[in-house]
Parts: sequence; C-alpha cells; structure tokens
Amino acid sequence: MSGYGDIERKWQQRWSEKGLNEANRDDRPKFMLIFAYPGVTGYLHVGHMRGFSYVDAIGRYKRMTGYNVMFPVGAHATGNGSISLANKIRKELPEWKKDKSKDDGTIGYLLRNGCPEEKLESLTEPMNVVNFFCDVYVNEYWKRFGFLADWRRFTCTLYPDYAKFIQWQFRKLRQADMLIQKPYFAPACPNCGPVAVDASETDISKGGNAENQEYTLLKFKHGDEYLVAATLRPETLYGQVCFWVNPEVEYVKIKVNGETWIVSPQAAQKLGYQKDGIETVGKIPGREMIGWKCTAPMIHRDLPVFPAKFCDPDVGTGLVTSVPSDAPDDWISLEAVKKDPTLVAEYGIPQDVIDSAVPISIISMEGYGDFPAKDAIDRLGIKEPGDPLLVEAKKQVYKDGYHLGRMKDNCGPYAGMPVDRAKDAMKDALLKAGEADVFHDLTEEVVCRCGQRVYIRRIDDQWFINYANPEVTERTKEHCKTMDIQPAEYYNNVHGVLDWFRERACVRLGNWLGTKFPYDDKWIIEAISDSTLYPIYYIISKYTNDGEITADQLKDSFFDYVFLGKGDAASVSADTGIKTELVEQVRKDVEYWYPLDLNLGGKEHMTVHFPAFLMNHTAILPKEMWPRGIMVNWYITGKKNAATGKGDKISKSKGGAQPIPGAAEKFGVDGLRLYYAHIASPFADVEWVEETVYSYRQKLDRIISFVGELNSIAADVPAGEIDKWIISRMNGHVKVIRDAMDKLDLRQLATTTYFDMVNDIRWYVRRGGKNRETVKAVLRTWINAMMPVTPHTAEELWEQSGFDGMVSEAQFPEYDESKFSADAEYGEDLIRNIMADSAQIIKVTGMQPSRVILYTASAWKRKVMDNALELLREGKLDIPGLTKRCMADEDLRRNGKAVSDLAKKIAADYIRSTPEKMRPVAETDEVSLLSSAAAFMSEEIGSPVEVMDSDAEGLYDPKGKSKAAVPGRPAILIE
RNA sequence: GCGAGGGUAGCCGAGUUGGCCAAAGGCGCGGGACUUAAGAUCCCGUACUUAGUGUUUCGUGGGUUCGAAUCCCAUCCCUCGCACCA
Repeated sequence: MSGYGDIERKWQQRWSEKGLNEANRDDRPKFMLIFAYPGVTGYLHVGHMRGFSYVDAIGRYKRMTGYNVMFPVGAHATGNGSISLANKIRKELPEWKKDKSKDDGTIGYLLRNGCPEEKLESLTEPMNVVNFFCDVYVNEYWKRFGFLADWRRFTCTLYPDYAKFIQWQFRKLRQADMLIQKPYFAPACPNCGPVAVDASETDISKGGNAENQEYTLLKFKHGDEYLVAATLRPETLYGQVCFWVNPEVEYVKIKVNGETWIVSPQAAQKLGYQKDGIETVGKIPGREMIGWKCTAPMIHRDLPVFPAKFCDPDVGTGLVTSVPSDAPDDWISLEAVKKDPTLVAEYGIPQDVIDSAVPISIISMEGYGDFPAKDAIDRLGIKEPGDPLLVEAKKQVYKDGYHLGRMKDNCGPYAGMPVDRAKDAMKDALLKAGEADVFHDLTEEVVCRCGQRVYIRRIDDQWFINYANPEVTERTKEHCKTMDIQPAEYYNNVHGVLDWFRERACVRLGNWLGTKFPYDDKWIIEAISDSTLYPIYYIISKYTNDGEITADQLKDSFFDYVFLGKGDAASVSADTGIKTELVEQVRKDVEYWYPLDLNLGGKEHMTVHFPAFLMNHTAILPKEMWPRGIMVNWYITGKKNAATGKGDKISKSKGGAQPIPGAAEKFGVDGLRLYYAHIASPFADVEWVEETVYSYRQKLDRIISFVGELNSIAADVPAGEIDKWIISRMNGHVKVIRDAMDKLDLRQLATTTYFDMVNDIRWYVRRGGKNRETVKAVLRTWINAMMPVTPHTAEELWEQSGFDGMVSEAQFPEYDESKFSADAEYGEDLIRNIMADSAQIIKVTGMQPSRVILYTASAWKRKVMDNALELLREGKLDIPGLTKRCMADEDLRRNGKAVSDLAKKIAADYIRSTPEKMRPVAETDEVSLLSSAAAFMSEEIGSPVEVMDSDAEGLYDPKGKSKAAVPGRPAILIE
C-alpha cells in the first residue's frame, strides 16, 4: 500500500549494478567502518537498525567526500543459540502440524516475523538456523535498508575459513603471553553445558538477573559430622549464638573428602558440580537435629540448634548460623523462638539453654546502636518472622555493615578492623584452618532454554585471555588517547574500563558451536573471544567467498605474512598453495584498508566487546593497524512502562517487537532512516513511538513534494538579492554539515538538511525567488545532503531534478568563502525582524492595521554607527571613546545630548561584537532595502507598508516614532 | 557499594572554553491562510507581562562574578555498567 518498496528496490538495484557498494583498493584515501556484527539468535527488531543505519549513513557521507569506503558486514553465530532454537522447533513441529492455527511458542514467533512455513522443517538443524538468519539479516534488513555494504565480504563466525583465522589469532595470543589457565566457577546447564546468565537471557529462559555469588561454607562439628552452613558474612562469626535448622526439611549426609557433611538435598546436588567425589550416604530429618549442640568454627563455642522455618533448602545449604546482632532474620526469629513454648515442650530444650542465646554486639557502625539488626527491624516496623520487609532490612544492614562497620574488641585478632577487610581476612583464616570451604550459587533460580535448571559448575583447567596483562593494558590505554571515541564520556571512561578489565574465560565445553581451541580440542572458543579481531578478516573473506583461497590454504604462514608482514610471499605461496601474486595482493589490501577507522556498537559493548576488541588488536597487530575510532549507540526501547517510568528493552529473543520488514513497508526505509538519524542524540535511549516515526515519514513526504514545487517554479528570471541570500545560506549549511560530520554528528546533518535548509528554501520561495540557476544550485546541494540519511529519496529527487548520474556517486560541495554574503544575510534578518516586531505590536495592541510606516534612522545616527565601527575595528570601542569621537564632529554635535545617548547605547550594544557582524548594520542602505521589500511585507502583514526617511522634509510622524529609529532597527508606526 | 552520565519550557531535545539565552529545532496545542472539505500543506503564536518592552525562569539551596542553564560547594532525584550476552 505504501509503494515505497518499488522506488527503494529500483535504486538499490542501480547502486548494485554500478558496484557502488564494492570496496576495491585504489588511490583514494580509504575509510573502513563496521558495526559490531549481531549475534544470530533470531529475528532482529527495529531498534537494532538504529546503529546499523548510522554506519551506512556515515559510510555514504565519507564516500561523498572523497573516500574509498569499505563497509563489510557479517554475523556472529558462535554459541548454543541456534542449537536451542533448532531443538525447540523440532519439539514444537509435530504439535504445530496438527494444529497450524496455534501461533504461540517459537514457531509462532518465527511465522509472525515472516518465516515461510516450508522452512520450518529444515530449521531443526542448527547450521540451517544460522544460514537462514544470515540470509534474513543480509536480505531483509541490510539490503532492504539500502546499505552500501560490500556483500562479497560477508562472513560468519561458523564458516570454516573464519575458524582458521580464529585459531591463528589464539596462537598469536598465546605467543603474546595472553592466555592463562586456572580454575573457574561458571553457570552451566547439565544438558547444554555452559550458559550465559545475563539480562538479555540469550541462553536461558528464566533468571537473567541472577548473580553468581560466593558463599563461605562454615563447618559446625557435631560428633564425627559437620553441619554445614553457608554465609555471605564470615566476619560475623563472633556474634553467633545459635544454629538454625528447618524441622520440616529432610537433610542429607554427604561424604566430602572423607568428612561427613549435613546439608539440604538441593545443596548436595549443587555441591556435586563443584566438588569431586561427593556421595550421599544417608538422610536425616531436620527435626532430629533440633536441640543438638554443634561447635562453631573459629570461635569454637558450642551453639544450640534451634528450629527455624525460614531456612530455605534451596538457598545456600539450607542450614543457617545465627548472628542476631547483625542479621534481622536471626534477631526476629530468636525473639520468636524464645517465646515459643513448643521449644521446651516439643523439642525438650532446657530453658537455660534457650536463655543462654543472647545477641552479642560485634560490629560498630555509624547510625546504628549495638545491634544493627534490631535497629533495622525497628525502623521498618517489622513485628514477626516472615515479614517481607525483612529482605529490605537485611540488605540495609549488610550494605551499611560492609561499608561503615568496624569490628569490636571482642573479635579477637580482628578487633578494630573495618568490616570489608575483616571479611576477607576471616574467610582466608577459616579456609586455611580447614574449618570452611567455598561454595558458589546463583542468587535466583536460573532455567536454561532447554528447560533444565542451571547450576554453578567448577572447571579446573579453564583457559582465560589475560586482559589484565599490564603491558598490553598500558599500551592500549595510551593508544585510546589518540582514538576518536564517541561519545566523549566513553572516551574519558575507556581507560578506566581497561584498568578494570580482567582475565576472561575464552573457551567453553559442551554443546556449543564455534571454533575449536587450537591447543586443546575439547574446548570451543566462546562467543566474545572469537569476535574481537575480526574486522581485519573482512579483507580476507572476499577471497575465500569467491573461492580464490580455500580454508585449507589459510595456514599461519599466510596470516603471519599478510597481517604481520612476517616471511615473504614466495614461501607463503609454497607453504599454502596460494599464488604468490595473490598473496602479495592480499598483503597490499591489508596495508591499504587497515586499520579500521570506525567500529560502531550498542552501549552493551562498552565493557565487553570494545575493550576486548582494542586489546586483541594491540596485543597481536603492529601499531599502525590499531583501530582509529569507536562509536557507541544507545537503544530504541519499547513503550515506557507506566508504573516504573522505564522503557522496556525490546528483546530480540522474546519477540513481540515490530518486525523490521513490516516497519520498512509502513514508513518506507528512508522514513525510518531519517527517524533514526534525527530522533535524538545517538547517546540517549529513545522510546519507539509509531506516531513519531510517522511524523518523520510525513516530513520526508513534504520535502519530496516541495522539491517538485521548486522544479516547477524555476524560471528564467534575473537573479537578485534573495538569490545571493539563499546561495549564502546554503553555503553556510554546507559548512555546518562538514564540521558536524568531522565529528560523525549525523544528527546535525539531519537537522540542517531536513529542517534548516527547508526553512531557508521556503523563505526563498516566499520572497519570490525562482531563478532557475539558483534553484538548481540549491537543489544540488540540498539533495546531496540528503543522500547519506535518505538515499533512495535523494536519488529519486536527483533524477527528477534533471541531474546527471546518481547522487550516491556525487561529491558533496565544498564550503566556498566567496559565496558568503554578509549583506544579504543581514538584510533578510532585518526584514524578518521588522515583520516579527510588527506582528508583535499588532498582537499586543489588538489593532486592525490600516497601514504600517517604517522610519529609517537619521543620517547622523548612521554617522555615529560609522564611528563606532571604526573604533571596533581598531579594537578601541567603549562608551567614552565613542562619545568623545562623535562630539569632535561638528555636524554631529549639533544634535546635542541625543548623540551621547545614542553613542552610549551603540557602544554598549556592539562592544563585544565583531567588525564583520557590525559592518552590514552600519553600511546597509535601509531606505532602498526596505523599499524593495515593502511590497512583500505589505502582503505578509496584510496592510500597506510605507518606508520613510526620518530626514525627509515635512515628515509625517504624528507620534514622533522616527526619533526611536536606530541603524539596524527602524522605527515602526502602526495605524 | 564501585565506576560513568544526567536533571532545560506541555512533551522530546539543543545549548556547558560564563555574556549576543526567554533559551535552537521538532512534536503537541492555539490562531490564520488555502480549500467543497480535511487527520494534507503553508504562515503566525505558544512562561508572565507589554506598541516592538519589562519581569521571573533552565532539579533544590548556597557561593564566585559586573554578568551563570553554563564555574564552585552542598543537597535531592534519575539512568547505565559492574563480566563471560556481539
């Protein structure tokens, strides 16, 4: 219905026929830019196109200003996303075949986004999923949006040739001493292997906000066995007064390194993933332990075991040591337990034992008394165990305790120590003494895409890339100072990010698609680590895609030579079978295209991809190949949530967002591109509101019809002042755009092109401008400026206006000083000011004007102005100086005090001005300027406008307005 | 908590080497023009006040300065990142 598609396809085809998108080495300066390729996890949504289209627009602008641009694209498919997607489809398929009307689930999501039904069968294979989406991204998104990307260079992280490159990269990392091995605790699904737990929930279906938390396991001796409690606050050990066991839970006994531990069955299972040789040897109901005495670690006091239903068998070990002084749960439960008669009656605990459990004050901190837990409870008005506010109380006490607290004198060797230090010190001491152990757990339930619960698993020989390497870090930080990094906040912050960047697990086990780790086949290189150095691979991928070089030929000797210049072409040729000339050609390509000039990615990359991207370059490649620019873009968010006021993230994995082809159909690709470019700074989140997008579409439609109008009014009339004006203005806009784009400020380009220029050209037409030559010149510049953001529209208008060739091939005008006309610009400003003032007066007075009289300033006033200008040029303009100078003039002095008053005013007004700005004010012949515009003004104001010279004999001036006239500000009388 | 950034008129959003800032632009709203008509287009207006002026405004409270949205201090609130999601 929209009909945008035909025009879009037409031009896309012509660009492609001309090969405009293809990047080949020549003698122009080059510009290479990419967006961080997206992960293949399903359909993308309109939000993703924001950053992508910035890149195309920037590339187009660079092309138009003389650069040979390389804009390659690719896709990232490493991981288990496509595996789990394929599994889901396989699972849903039989059901769906029975009843195709059902459109929920994964299949429904695919179909809603335009997946053809007949594809479904093949999408049960992970690699088919990958290839299917690569195709969708290229054809339905990027080509659909008119990107001038070099499609010949497309690559995907699962291609065999790409794998060769990654393996080379990892060998280089090892040579650079960037790989290390050590134990690691990672979230993993028992079925699918390691999974990423993060807010985007790419790998998981539940629990994206969970954190991997480290607990200290405390071993409480009871006979030959240990009751094992998990704590986040080992520093509170001195405050323990009792031990909590849930009487309703059946605990298990497990063998751990020859010891017998009692924990909840859930904890036993979790521990199984983190400790070797754990076996369950028995069970014990919780109530059986009530009334026991167990020996606390470190302080070696005997603690009584009391019942507590708040012990969740799924959290920690399901057993809890009680520190009422600093744990609100413990405080309130202890109080409750003491009043509970069943304690004696049912569990037979002697009263004196119960009474002996008295809170011990161990931590002092500002804003709290001896018992922080009690204070928090009182403040929040908590009355009994189970109150949901206890969570808040706990958070408060923990947080304040950690940052503000100090250990009291009763804490043995830790007395006086700040809590944050005591915590580590005590944990270390406990571990050393064998009285404690370490246990990792997720803070909330996490469920894998496959439906399995996710656990923390210990991996002993995990490989890491050592991004903490001080030398490489330092080198990278130094280099960043020379880079063009947008926004400025990130430029300022990136050093900090690099400092904080530590070792990073780089390989995974399990069900995972990706490149095999070159030093040990059982590992697969994980998703972030194989996507850091890849921009350089786009130089190679062209040759592997067209078959000139095969994956087998991509040996290290080849990469070493073409990327690092090591060795020589002849021996590389001998080693790989690639022709010597071709090896040389690739080497030259690399030298020409690299480094990468711009890498653009979403803000989520700031602490993940970009630092890794930088450090891999600086660790492996020579300095002259280190990246030159980074740009970070923020998101398009979903509708704001009324309750929270926050925009929900449009989630690509959850579906529901506007599919891209549908939006392109509805608003036209250029409508969307304009929306992205102009809606806000790239460095701010934007809420997706259809009406807003639509208003940009309308804006573009108006421009299209306005261009038509311009073409039709152009006539062979002589050029006048207004032509000088519009030429001057357009020339100024060219400068604004050029300056803005030097800083990649696409939004400014859009503002200038789609708003400021439009307003000026409208004014030109309104003022009667229609000189054919002028109109053509204006259109040429204007349509050029439209090309980066709305290329299809620009081509259409370019053709319609009768220009040769395609605007995508054209060169953007240079700023031309000689086209600037201060007088013309000043003159129009003056006329507009007069009209605005008149309108103001008419509005305020509510008059129905019969005529408007404009009085220009008397000649003597102009003379004062001239004097002021001269002083300004000499840099000596001030009030006494100007007054003196004027009074020295006989003619002027005749006007008496009026002269000094005016001199005072003018001097004050222009003292900080520049001669360039002031000159037109002093020199403009206002009588002829205003007279020539009188007809126009009359029409606009709706009543006759007459211009009168204040010096004229027998001047009609019933209200004495002419006295108020000043050069640059004629007096107005409205009757 | 640590790190980064931000609070501007009905809304979005420019503006921060202090002055020309009542503060761009867009949207919305009001009025007008055109029109059979219009959700289309164009023009004007949109803090309060006013013959083109003046007054009070840029989270809040202080301060520096001849002069502050722009600098300093304090304070409240908000957003983002904090690790294996590109």
